[in-house]
Amino acid sequence: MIHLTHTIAGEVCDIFMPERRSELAGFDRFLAQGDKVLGLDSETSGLNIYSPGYEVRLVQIGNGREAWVLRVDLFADVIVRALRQPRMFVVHNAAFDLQVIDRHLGVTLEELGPRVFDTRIFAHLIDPRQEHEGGAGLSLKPLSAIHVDDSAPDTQAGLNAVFRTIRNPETGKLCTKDDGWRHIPIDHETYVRYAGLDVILVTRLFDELAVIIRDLGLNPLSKFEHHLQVLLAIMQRRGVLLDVPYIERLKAELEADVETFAKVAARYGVDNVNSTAQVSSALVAMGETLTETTDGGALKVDKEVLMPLADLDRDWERIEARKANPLADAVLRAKRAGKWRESYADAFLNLRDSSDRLHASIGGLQARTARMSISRPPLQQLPSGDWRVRRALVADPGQVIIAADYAQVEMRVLAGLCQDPTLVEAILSGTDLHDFTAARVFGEGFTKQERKVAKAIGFGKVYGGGATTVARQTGLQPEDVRPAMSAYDSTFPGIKRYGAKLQSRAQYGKREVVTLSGRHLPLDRDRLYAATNYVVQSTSRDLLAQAIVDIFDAGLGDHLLLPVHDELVAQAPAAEARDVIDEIGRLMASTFYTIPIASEAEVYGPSWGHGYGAPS
DNA sequence: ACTTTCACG
DNA sequence: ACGTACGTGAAAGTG
Repeated sequence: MIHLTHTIAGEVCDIFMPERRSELAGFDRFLAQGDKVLGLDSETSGLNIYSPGYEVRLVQIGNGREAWVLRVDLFADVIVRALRQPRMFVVHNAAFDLQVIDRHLGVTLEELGPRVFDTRIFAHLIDPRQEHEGGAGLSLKPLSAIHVDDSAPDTQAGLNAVFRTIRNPETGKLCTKDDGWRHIPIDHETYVRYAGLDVILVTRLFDELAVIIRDLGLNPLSKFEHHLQVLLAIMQRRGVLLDVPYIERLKAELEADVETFAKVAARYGVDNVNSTAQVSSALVAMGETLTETTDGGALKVDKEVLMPLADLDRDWERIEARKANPLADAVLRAKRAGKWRESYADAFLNLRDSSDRLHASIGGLQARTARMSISRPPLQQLPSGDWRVRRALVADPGQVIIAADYAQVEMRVLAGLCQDPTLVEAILSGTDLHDFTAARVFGEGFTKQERKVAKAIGFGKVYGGGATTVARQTGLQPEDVRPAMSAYDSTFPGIKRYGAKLQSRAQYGKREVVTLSGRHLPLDRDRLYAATNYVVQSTSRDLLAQAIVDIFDAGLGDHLLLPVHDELVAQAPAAEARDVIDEIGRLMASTFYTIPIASEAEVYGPSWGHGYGAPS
């Protein structure tokens, strides 16, 4: 038995790590003492739960002053028995550990998920901001420092330091935060100590945060978010099937593109297209004038700058406005192909499981506005103007990809919230909103270009933008956009008034806005104008979240694959695909303060790319 | 570690 | 008084 002690908030805590069965009596006594909620954590070989060779090494169970660090290689049965006891557990970022335990110990999400409190959810509901945004942060260390003991060690950072002293037997090199988890000796004192501390800290954090949540009246929202996390974890566990032979071909195609265009760039003295310094100086040497600068003061050579130099519009079509700069063109094409290969094709292949499924991590309660995000790989950010990357994700055999997305959900949510009579009437009348706006702003005989401006202003208003950004979006001058923006304000005065109301409340009360769901959204002192956007974005997210819960309640959860902000991607057997997606679309639809929130349902075909023009 | 860029809604 | 585009994840270069 390894026995360590550590003082947390002035109390001496015990960390026990049994090494043989005869040493488990103390653990049995610990379980029998009747704590209502126990801390739970696991230590694994890495982040990619579903990759081949992945293992869970330790499971820790404890309370506020005692931790039991259990080796999975010796005591898996004991751990499973403890987890199956009818009691609650508290985990920090439970979606991760629950999937580890489901996949590698066989205690399912369905069994354990409903019995878990997640301190990360509590923390997000209290203050969703990361540390660098001026918030409390969402990881265990900063939260424990605030609520439990500011001298408690940063167990993640502390272990990273230890990893750098340990040699990876496969490569012979010193470990990093990526491979240290796999190679650190399982009885290394720091590893055992920090493993134990994490459950002690999470239990104490729970005691503190649960009271705050209750006092803020957030118990119902917390319950909803906990339920949602389990459903999203079920989606992640299912994953999405990959078409591996297709990805290999795509990868080769993209590599060939990179090579071709890198060669062209090299002719102009740029031997690395990703070096902004090389690109900008070569362009200047060719006689181009670069005016925009980055925050760091360097000459800007991003897509927005390079496209006009290459005489290309946003759809990569020739504008015929000037002689295309061949270097700008080559850099754009080489970088795009390189990004698609690295971030998508390679990522798909590297992150898949042994059955060629991709289990991207779904963060259910992520952004400041609670928006969801998907990482490893970022499936919410695949190119949408070209089908080739999305074509890599396919439905299971015999099934097809289906999807339903909300139509103009943010404008509709804004209309419901601000109740501007003209905006409400426009939406209820069923005419195209941007047509309606263009007619009001420019007159009935508006042009196509004017409709585009009207649309850009609508977006600009939701985001809190001004004439400069709308001008940049539309390619017009700010002075040409300004009159249209005033006309927009006179047409929909309620939008501006609603924003002003939110801002003045935030200015004279607590610097935050509170949504209908009770979510507290803190505002930055010098960006109060973001209030409208936060409420709109957050409320739209809550609508999608509710839809996911409703779809599971209706028994259709097994079809869902991914949430994409205003859209749900799913799959169903070909014969019933139409019915399934229509029903999902109906479950997504709702009425929000008299405003219909409708969705459009579509059957894509064998791959996700088939919704974006992939040939059958 | 920070900056720059680029992919999405 | 005025105006401010919102929210993400990830790779590569740079120092």
